[in-house]
Amino acid sequence: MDIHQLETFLAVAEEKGFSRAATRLHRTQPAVSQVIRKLEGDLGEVLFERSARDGTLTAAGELLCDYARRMLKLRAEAASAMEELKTLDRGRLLIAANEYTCLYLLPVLDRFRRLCPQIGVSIRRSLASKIPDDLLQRTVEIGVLSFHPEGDLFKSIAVYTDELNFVVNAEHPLASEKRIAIEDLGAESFIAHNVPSPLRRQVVAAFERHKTPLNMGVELPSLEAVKRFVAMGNGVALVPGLTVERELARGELVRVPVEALRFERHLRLVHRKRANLSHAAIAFLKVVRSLSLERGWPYEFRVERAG
Amino acid sequence: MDIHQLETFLAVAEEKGFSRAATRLHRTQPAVSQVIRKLEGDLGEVLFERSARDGTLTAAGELLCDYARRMLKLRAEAASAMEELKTLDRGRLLIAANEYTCLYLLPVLDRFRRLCPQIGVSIRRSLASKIPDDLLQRTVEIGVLSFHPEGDLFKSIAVYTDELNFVVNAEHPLASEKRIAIEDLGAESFIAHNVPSPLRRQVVAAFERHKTPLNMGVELPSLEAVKRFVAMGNGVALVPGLTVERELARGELVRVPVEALRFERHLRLVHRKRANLSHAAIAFLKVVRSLSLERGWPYEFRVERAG
DNA sequence: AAAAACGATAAGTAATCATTATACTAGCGC
DNA sequence: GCGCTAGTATAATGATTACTTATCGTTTTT
Repeated sequence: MDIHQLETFLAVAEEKGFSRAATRLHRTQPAVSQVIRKLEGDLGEVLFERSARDGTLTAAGELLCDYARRMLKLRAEAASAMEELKTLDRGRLLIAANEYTCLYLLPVLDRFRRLCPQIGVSIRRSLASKIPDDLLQRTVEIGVLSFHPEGDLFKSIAVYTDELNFVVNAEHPLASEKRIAIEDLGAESFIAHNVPSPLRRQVVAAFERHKTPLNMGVELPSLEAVKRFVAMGNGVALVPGLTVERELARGELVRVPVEALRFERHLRLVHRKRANLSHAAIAFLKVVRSLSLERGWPYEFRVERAG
Repeated sequence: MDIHQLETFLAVAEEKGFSRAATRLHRTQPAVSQVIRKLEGDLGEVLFERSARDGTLTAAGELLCDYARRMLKLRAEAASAMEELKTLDRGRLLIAANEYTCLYLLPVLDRFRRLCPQIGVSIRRSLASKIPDDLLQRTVEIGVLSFHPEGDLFKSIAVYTDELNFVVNAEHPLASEKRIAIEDLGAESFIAHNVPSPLRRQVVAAFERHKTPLNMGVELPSLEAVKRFVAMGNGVALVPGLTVERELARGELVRVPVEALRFERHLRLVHRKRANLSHAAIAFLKVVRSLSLERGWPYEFRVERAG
C-alpha cells in the first residue's frame, strides 16, 4: 500500500470511474486498472463494485477511502511544512552567546524578528569556552564569540568591534580626570568578572608590562553585578563597552581613558564549517550582514586566527 | 515523497546510520543512499548531517521525521483496519426487511451478534416491493423477501416457511370450532393489512374460487394494529404465523384452521447476484445456514421463480 | 600511518510502471 | 435478438525506476 496506489484509488473513488480517474491523473485507463488490481491484491479485498461500472466502493473501499484521504492530506501537510522552511514561514534558530555577547545580538534580533516573525529564535546562554562544543554537538547553529575557535572545523565572521571601558563611579576621584596612565591605578581596587577569558589574560599582562600591581578587590560572577557594585562607589572596573552604554549615558558610571588599557574585542559569529545551515540561519546571517554594512560595523571572514 | 522513501528515511533516522538502516530494511547501503538522495532532491532540503556520519538529522529532517512517523502509523492503521474486516472485528451489515419479515431475523441476529459482536448490524425497514431496488442501489447488502425478485440480477435462498394463520379473539364464536370451511366466513368482517402483496392477491382469489364474499371490514397500516384490533374482539384476520406466536401462546388470539386458507410463505434472503458480499454478510449467511440446519428450517437456493 | 567504518558514486541488472492494442461485458436502441 | 457504445480487463512491449555489485573518498580508530 503506497501513496501512489492510494492516490489512484482516491481518484477512481472521487471521479467515480477508472477512465475518468485516468484522465485526471494524466494516465491511461489500463494503468489505473493495474494499480487498483495490485492494491486489491495486496490488501486481499475488492475495493470497487465491478459489476456496476460506476466506481462504487465496496465496504472495504469505503473504509480505505477514509484512510487514503487522511494519508494524502498528511503528505500535503508535510510537503507544505518543508516548503515553509524555505520561505521562512516556519523554523527555529538556536544561537549560543554569553552574558555579554548576547547584547550585541539584540539589534540584529530586533530586525530579524521583524523580517521573519515566524521563525522562533532562542539564544542559549553558554560560556564562551563551551560554545565550540555546542556547535559541534549541534545543540546550536550559530555561536557568538570574541575569537575564532581552534581547529579548522569552524567558520567565523567578525561582525562587531567592542572596546573595553575603564569605568568608575561619578563621585570617584578619578572620574574627573580626562586621561590617566596605567601606573596611576596601582592603588585602585579592581572589581572583576570572574570568568576566564583571553581578554582577562591580556589585562593582567598589561599591568605586568607596566610593572603596576593589579589589586583584585572583588570578583563577581556577572557583569551586571560588577557594574552595580562599581556604581555604588566601590573600586574600578574594566568592562566591555556594549555592557555599559546605558550607565554611561545616565551618568551612573563614568568612563576614563587609560591608554595602556585600550583593548578591542572583535565579536564573531561562528558556525561549523561544513554545516548545512538552516534557511533560518542563512536569513539571520543575511540580516547581520546588512546591519553591519549599514552601521559601518566590521564584516570580515576570519581576519584573526584561533587563540 | 512516497511511503517507501519515508520508510527508508525513518529507518536511517532511527538506526542512526545508512548502513544500519540498510540492514534493517534488508537492502544494501547504496540503495538507502539513493533513496535518501532522491528524497532530498524532491524536497529540496538536506535531511541528514553528512559531515557527522552518525545519522544526525537537520532541522528539515527533524520536521519530516515527525510527519513520516505519522504517515507510517496511519498506513499501519489502515492495513489493520482492512485486516479487521476479514477477521470480523470491524464492519457493518445493512439488511432490508419489512415489518413482518424482520421477525424472522431476530433469532438469526441473536446468534450473529454473539458470534460477531464487533459487526454493527442495521435492519432497514422497507416495503417488500422496494427491496430489490435497495439491493441494486447498494443501500443494503441483503434483503428479506417472501419471493425471488424479477430479473436475473439476484440470488436468493429460501430460509424459512411461515404459515398464514386465521385468528380470532378468544370470545369469538368461531374460537371454539376445531375446523371450519371458507364458506363459513362470508359473514365475518375481515381486518386486513393494507399493503399490497402476492399473498393478499392469493387470499382474494381463494375466496372468489369458493364463491364466498370477502367482507373487508377494516384495513390497517400495521400488523400490530391488525392483531390488537382483532384481540379487542373486532372481526377476524389472516396473519403470518411469525407475528402471532406470542398472542396465541397467551390466548389473546385463537387460531382456527381453515383448509382453503392454508397458505405458506417462503422467506428468502436475497442479494445481488454479482455482489461482492462483505465478510460480515458472508458470516451472516453462514449463521443463517447453520440455524436453518439446526432447526430444520428450509435452506434452498432459488427453488421458486420470480412473481 | 594503516586499518576500519561509513557513505557516495557508477554501471549493470532486475523489477515496476505506463503505454498501445485488443478483448470483454453491460446497457441501450432498433 | 443484434449490433452499438461506454467502460473496464488483459497482454505484450517499452520506458522508468529501483536494487545490486564494485569501487572510491572521508573520517575515525588503533
